[in-house]
Amino acid sequence: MPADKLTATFAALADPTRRAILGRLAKGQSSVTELASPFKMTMPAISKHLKVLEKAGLIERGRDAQWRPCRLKAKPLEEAASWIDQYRQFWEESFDRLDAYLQEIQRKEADATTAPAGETAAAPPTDSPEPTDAC
Amino acid sequence: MPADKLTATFAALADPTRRAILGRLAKGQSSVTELASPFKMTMPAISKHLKVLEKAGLIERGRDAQWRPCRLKAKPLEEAASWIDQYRQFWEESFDRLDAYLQEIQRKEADATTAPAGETAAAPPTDSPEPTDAC
DNA sequence: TGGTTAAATAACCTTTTGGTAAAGTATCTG
DNA sequence: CAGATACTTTACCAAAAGGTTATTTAACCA
Repeated sequence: MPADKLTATFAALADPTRRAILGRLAKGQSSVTELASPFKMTMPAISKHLKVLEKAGLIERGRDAQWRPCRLKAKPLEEAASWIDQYRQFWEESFDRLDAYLQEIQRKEADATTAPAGETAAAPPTDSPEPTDAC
Repeated sequence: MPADKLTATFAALADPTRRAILGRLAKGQSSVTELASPFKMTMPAISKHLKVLEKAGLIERGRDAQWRPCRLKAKPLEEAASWIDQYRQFWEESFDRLDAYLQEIQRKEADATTAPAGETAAAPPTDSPEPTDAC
């Protein structure tokens, strides 16, 4: 039971069975038995997966006689998507080269300010020393 | 050690410490000691987190004397982002209402074909009965 | 050489996770 | 009412995750 939503969302997605269940629910709501049918695991196992998805807010369960129809609730995926999107620049083409270039520049400037030329001494290979608390 | 990349990526992201480490690395490469400094946990714990990130392909570790500078490798996030993006339509505004409308239509049509009026009998509340193997 | 720093590894512990089988709970059906 | 159907809940288990302390490895420094 992870405290923050982002952790719960990513944890829920970190299982192929649960991702497949979401994939199925994207085509429309479904009963638990039907959700379980593609897998070679028992109903209680599926029930647990559904509970994980429900706690993460990724599905909602209704009641219809003996059935508990599940519906997709994709809202938490929005937050996950925007978290990941922070890093888009880092995977988009040419960035690796640009990054390498910028870091090379930065290293040279650091060398120039701490010592006019050559290696100075033992120092950790760091570009920005301030610690972060952001996630 | 999850088999598929997507599972490894989401599992790696399902921890606030690891997400914070990635956040730090987005500002530039860093030594392990420095990465550990914002947290109240021991170095071996950080070492383990870094191993998880490395196995997921989210960081790369170099060598510089005693230091093992870590660099961000965001490529796996691309795959994660596009997986999530499949569901964008489900969280974007108005979709819930549109979905509700479409499913209402569908329900009425089903009722119309199986029985001219009223509830027919016990039948699972399903919109599309074919099981899926997609993730 | 010996000491210090950076980091990984080993051994260990506790909690969580993912699965099972078996029993319990509703709800429909005959 | 007595089944049957659709789940859920309750133990229970093995393995993985997340943390610790203590030890080891490697490189620098005096």
